[in-house]
Amino acid sequence: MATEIKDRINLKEINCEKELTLAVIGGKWKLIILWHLGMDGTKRFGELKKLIPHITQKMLTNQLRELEDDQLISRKVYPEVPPRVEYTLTEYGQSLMPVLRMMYDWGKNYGEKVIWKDAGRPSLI
Amino acid sequence: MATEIKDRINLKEINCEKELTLAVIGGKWKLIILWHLGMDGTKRFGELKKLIPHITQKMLTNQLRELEDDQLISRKVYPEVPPRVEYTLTEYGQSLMPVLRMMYDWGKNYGEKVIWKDAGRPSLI
DNA sequence: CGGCATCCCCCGAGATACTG
DNA sequence: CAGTATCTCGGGGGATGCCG
Repeated sequence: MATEIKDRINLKEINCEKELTLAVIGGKWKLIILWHLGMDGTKRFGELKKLIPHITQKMLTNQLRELEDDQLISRKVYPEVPPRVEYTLTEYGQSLMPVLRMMYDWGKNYGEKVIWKDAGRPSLI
Repeated sequence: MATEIKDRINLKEINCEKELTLAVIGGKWKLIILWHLGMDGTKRFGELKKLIPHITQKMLTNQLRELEDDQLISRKVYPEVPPRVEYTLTEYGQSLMPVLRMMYDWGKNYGEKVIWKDAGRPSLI
């Protein structure tokens, strides 16, 4: 493994177990990445880029690396030209899906009732 | 309400409903604050400060204000000398508890199996 | 195609001091 | 007791350009 998880997460600053979860999904783009991989299965780098239009290449790479270091996704490189790289949820990643689904449900209800009560805000994943 | 939620959360940067949830619990100290209020009920400012030793007064105030703006907790001021202020979960805050519990369970298992496999890391909430 | 290397900016968050 | 008011700094994250 390239990076030890402990290098990224300062364990002394973790107060409770929930914060571990937060540390692991808390990146700016990690939720959508995990979601796409969880709902649609394996994806190539470029496919993810198309699915998440606003992300930059650097950040996509960055977030994928961290998720890989945290053992939530696995990275498979095919030695071809041009190169092909595929990302898939690991078992740990899959075990996160129920948590994400709860966050989805809560956020959806909260959004409708608190944030965009009248105005409406369509087309979220 | 002092601050509109929309002022804090840039809605254009929200890609999916889950990120709303993340935006609302993502502060550095919000999980523990919510957890204490959820498990133990109403708490005074000073009580929370004692329960969370490493937090600074400024950050405790800050995080409590944001949680209040997001309607997850309510703030009750008693006009006495010296002043007394109590914080309690709102219904929205309570509805978050199952989500936190899932995060707790996932983080606990993940920590044991991935992070501190052998070394051991006791005494988390 | 799928990256990595730089430069740069903003703001989350700590430290410290003061107040009704 | 329960806060405000400043100052400061590190790093998350954007933009851009080069590479195998």
